Amino acid sequence: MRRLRANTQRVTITDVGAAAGVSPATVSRVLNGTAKVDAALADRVQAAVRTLGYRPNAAAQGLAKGRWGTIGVLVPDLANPYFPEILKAVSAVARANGHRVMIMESEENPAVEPELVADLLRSCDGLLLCSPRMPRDQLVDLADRGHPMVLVNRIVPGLAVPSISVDFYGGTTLICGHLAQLGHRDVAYLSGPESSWANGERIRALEAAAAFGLRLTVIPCGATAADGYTTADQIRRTGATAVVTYNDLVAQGTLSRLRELGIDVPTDLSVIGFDNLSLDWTGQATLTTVSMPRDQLGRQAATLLEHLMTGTPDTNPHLLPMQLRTHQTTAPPRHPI
Amino acid sequence: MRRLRANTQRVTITDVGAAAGVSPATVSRVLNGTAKVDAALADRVQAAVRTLGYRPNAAAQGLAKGRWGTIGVLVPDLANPYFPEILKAVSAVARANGHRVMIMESEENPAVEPELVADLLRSCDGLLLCSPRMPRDQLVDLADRGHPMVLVNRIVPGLAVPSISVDFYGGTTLICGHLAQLGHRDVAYLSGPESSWANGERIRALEAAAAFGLRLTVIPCGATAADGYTTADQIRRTGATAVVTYNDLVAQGTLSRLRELGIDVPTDLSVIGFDNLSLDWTGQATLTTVSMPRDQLGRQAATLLEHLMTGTPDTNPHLLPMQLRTHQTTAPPRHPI
DNA sequence: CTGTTAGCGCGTTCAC
DNA sequence: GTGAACGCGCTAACAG
Repeated sequence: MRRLRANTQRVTITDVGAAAGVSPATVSRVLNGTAKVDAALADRVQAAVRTLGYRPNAAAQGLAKGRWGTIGVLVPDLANPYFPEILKAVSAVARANGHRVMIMESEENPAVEPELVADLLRSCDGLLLCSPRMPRDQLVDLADRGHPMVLVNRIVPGLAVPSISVDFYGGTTLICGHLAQLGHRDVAYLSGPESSWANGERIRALEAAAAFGLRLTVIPCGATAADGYTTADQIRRTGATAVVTYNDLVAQGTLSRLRELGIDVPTDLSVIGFDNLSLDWTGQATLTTVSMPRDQLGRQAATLLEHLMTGTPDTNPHLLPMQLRTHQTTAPPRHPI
Repeated sequence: MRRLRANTQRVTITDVGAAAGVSPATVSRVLNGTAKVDAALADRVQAAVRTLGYRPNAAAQGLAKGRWGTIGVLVPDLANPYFPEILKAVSAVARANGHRVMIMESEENPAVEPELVADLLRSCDGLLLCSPRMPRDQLVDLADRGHPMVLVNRIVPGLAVPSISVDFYGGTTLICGHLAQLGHRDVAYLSGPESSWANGERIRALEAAAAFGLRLTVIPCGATAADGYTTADQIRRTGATAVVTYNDLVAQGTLSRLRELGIDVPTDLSVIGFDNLSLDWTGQATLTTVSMPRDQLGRQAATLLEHLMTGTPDTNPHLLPMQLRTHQTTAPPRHPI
């Protein structure tokens, strides 16, 4: 046999077979429990595996089995404190099921999502799409091609793909109720990414709250603390007595700028966040917000994917409830009506 | 040809070749730019690729080339706010070099690290080991087997492996200088994981500060806010007027408990963190700490690995400087000597 | 410049 | 129960 190129693999299944005095096929059988093997042989194989430090080559295995043993995860922003906990849960579930995890981030740029997804599909058995902003058509297209995938924090009506999300609508309704009961009538919403489904849900709920007498002004903003900081200046002229932000990061930025502007929270203005990102350990969890069960979200999402990949799809959309966390940034308006 | 099992791959290089009326080899050549190909043929290939939506199978490519196009990253805890930013930077660099990123976490359990590393090596071209607590021997062993890897936040003397770390020693010295100048003489250190090299560096520097008259008490603690919370009770009886924590998370937990105990910071006790995890956007970045350039750390680490994999190793240990961030948790001791 | 051929390491069918 | 042979999809050497 010619040795054309540098052999990247240190020890192969053939080496193990040779060392144990059996054929490669038998080694494979022992390692995968595919068929009954004589106990004595099996022992010799195990010994050889240990001695040589043999590890099956994942690429070769993948090629032969048509499976990679890997799941892919796409997130918009790794640095968003929103995701690490989710990834942690996903990682744990995946590992428990014998899967490795490949992670990519779109850097909040929806345009690159298709490319990243395609790239993930080249080496993954299934996909976890977190908050994808991809147009509905493309998602449908992906699903049609039969790629196992689970949608996280996006529900696409009429698409038979397992989906799980936090109940943003319900969470926003909790916020509205809280504000209404405090006596607020005019609220501003610092809106997140336009194309985000989760942002749309928040807005839907805020608009529905008109029934309770809440007047709404939507201010395009963004998803980061910096966005919240720069947009804060526009709040005052809306006449709002309370401001709801896309998430807690935006709220933090807003609070920071409000302080600079000399606007007191909550006396002059109530501020309410979204996601419960604030550290409870600061001993000063000041921001009123709604909490999101991130750990659960990650765990259940990964579980849905594992089920899907073993042929037990569950395409019912799952909705995780949020909870109101009342703290020091909300109070009755200065001049309640 | 027999079709033994379900064909997982929708469209192969052979399909593309057939559609374009060329051999698979030519398709490969066009896609990889391996050799000159007639322009007309190349166009037909490109067209076929687009039409069929062809994507090379990563496993097959990896097997044939002996490369996976993937780098592996091992971190102790994904949920630690310390890592997301690092991962983000790593991910960006890797992608820019045409590599995918596989991430595993040891859940702060050093015992599983070898297993995880072995698992990563089955499908990665190179490894980024973040804060590995692995015994020196095992690291040496890994290195000896010729696996490309870079050590992040751990320097192993005498090991010719590219390494990059924050200058914990220098950062701690900054802290000591700050405390000494404020007039502190007795400091307690809430220690991180025993086996952590970074923790050892902090202690080394704290001990060296004895030369400036600082008396040190080391209290075993941990790396989380919860650890800081439970350990805070032990500070008082050391007689320390200032406490240095393993990181900002621990500091937050400590602050929270101190407040409950009625110990005022910084009047009764100065508290100083490590890592600059506090969000600057809270508008109340109260914790005095030293900052760590996480983005730079991730970027340079990934770059070192890319260089290593292309055969340009740089085994000089790199040390990134920290900077003192003075805020509201440090002040002169109540009874300066 | 292009098609044919072999082999990457493994799982698996088929004979023994 | 076990080994030999083949193919997964792709790239690299070879021949034309």
